[in-house]
Amino acid sequence: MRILLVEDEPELASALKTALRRHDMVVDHAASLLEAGDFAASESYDAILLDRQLPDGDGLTLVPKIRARGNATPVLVLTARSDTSDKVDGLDMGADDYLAKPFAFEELLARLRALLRRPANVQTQVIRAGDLAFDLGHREVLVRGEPLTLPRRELLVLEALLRRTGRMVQRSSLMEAVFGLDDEIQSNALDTHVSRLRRKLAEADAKVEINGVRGVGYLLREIS
Amino acid sequence: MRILLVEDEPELASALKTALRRHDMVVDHAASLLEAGDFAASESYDAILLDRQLPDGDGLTLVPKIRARGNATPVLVLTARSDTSDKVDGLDMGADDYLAKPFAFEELLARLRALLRRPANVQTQVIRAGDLAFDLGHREVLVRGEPLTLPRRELLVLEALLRRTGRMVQRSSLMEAVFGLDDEIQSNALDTHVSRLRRKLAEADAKVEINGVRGVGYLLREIS
DNA sequence: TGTTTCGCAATGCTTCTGCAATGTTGAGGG
DNA sequence: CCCTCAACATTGCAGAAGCATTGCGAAACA
Repeated sequence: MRILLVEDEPELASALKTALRRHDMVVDHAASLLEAGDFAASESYDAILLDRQLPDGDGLTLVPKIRARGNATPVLVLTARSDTSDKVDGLDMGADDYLAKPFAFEELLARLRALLRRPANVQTQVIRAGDLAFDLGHREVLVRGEPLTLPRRELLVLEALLRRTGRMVQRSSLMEAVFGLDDEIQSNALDTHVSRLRRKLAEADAKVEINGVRGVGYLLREIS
Repeated sequence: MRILLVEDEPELASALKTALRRHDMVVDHAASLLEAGDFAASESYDAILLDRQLPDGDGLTLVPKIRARGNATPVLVLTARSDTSDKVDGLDMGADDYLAKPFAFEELLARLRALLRRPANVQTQVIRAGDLAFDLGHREVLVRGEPLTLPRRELLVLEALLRRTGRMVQRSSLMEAVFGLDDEIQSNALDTHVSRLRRKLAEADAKVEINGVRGVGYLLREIS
């Protein structure tokens, strides 16, 4: 397991490095944002341990940078600040976990193990098709940059279809995505939502089309 | 996004459910370990929110159970206990994240989003022959990657033949695959479907051919 | 409490599908 | 070698099944 440790405080860095090594991890150490960027770009790590307070800026800014390069390495952020809004920001910027200082080393280790066990996160935050972009994080649909507001159910239909653009989505699987279990829907409610969604997509000229396939389900296609 | 919420305290459960729904998630609720096990087994979720203190035991024991069934759904554990050793146990039993009560709902959401940031594409079995690929799970036929939409009966014929590519399929066995038991078909309906299917496969240049064998049945062959 | 959204049912439309009529093929017998 | 007949192939058609669309009342939402 190769870990990139980004931490400017020499004492803590050294202690962590030693402790991680003791658990059979190979640790590279970066003391600044700049250095960390270089390391992350040139080497491939199984996880990145990232301090926020670095001499040349907020460590968190590193995350979108490496994500933009298509790098999905799990990032665990270490920080002195521990209020909720900070955590939320961190996670939403693409970090995978967040640990407030001071922390128990055992917990760091356990969280690290949980991250390493997770399958590689290659999923992009935004799904695109035709002229539309679906921002999964902010649950927002944009058509050529203009927001398109959709009701909840239609949004769910669209999301399920977009996750398999150009491929079949079974009716049953759509039903499951849109209505849970407890809803006992026995009408053509799904068809209704598809229909309304179709109209809105056409009106917004989103350059996508929803095709129904009899007896099977639906699929969303890009159109020229 | 489908979430399984396992929480016995009705008030919190209801509040969470509402809040999650407001963020476009489809939530199923289980109030006990037993119920949760059933839900997790029969349905597929994108994430599980799991309380530890349940009337019939420690929620955490659910995690190894579902993992043993090959289910890799991300699990976020909620708990009142917040000491390090508990967290370590939780994460090491296969949970993906751990959040101590009381928590800010925003943090829960952010952590959930981090967990969900992964591909939802379930792999299903695909049979190939010639230039065709039949995705059994999604009931979809692709010819060189392009979807070929077929009516239900023709799809059934194709599936039955593909399952025995290059080998004879008895007429009677095809009848059963296509019409099942209940239908009382006494015409040449099967021949009709085979014929129509042949035409479509030829039009799509699928590099497969259906040969009829007098008195026996049909077989599907790859052609150069 | 006004507004949006949702599920439902009624309606019209498209596609499917079993059937039958007609054409074609091939094996066996004369 | 050709004839015969049954089995298979193909195609048009009408009934049926499935889907699309819309308006409406009720529920959820802000």
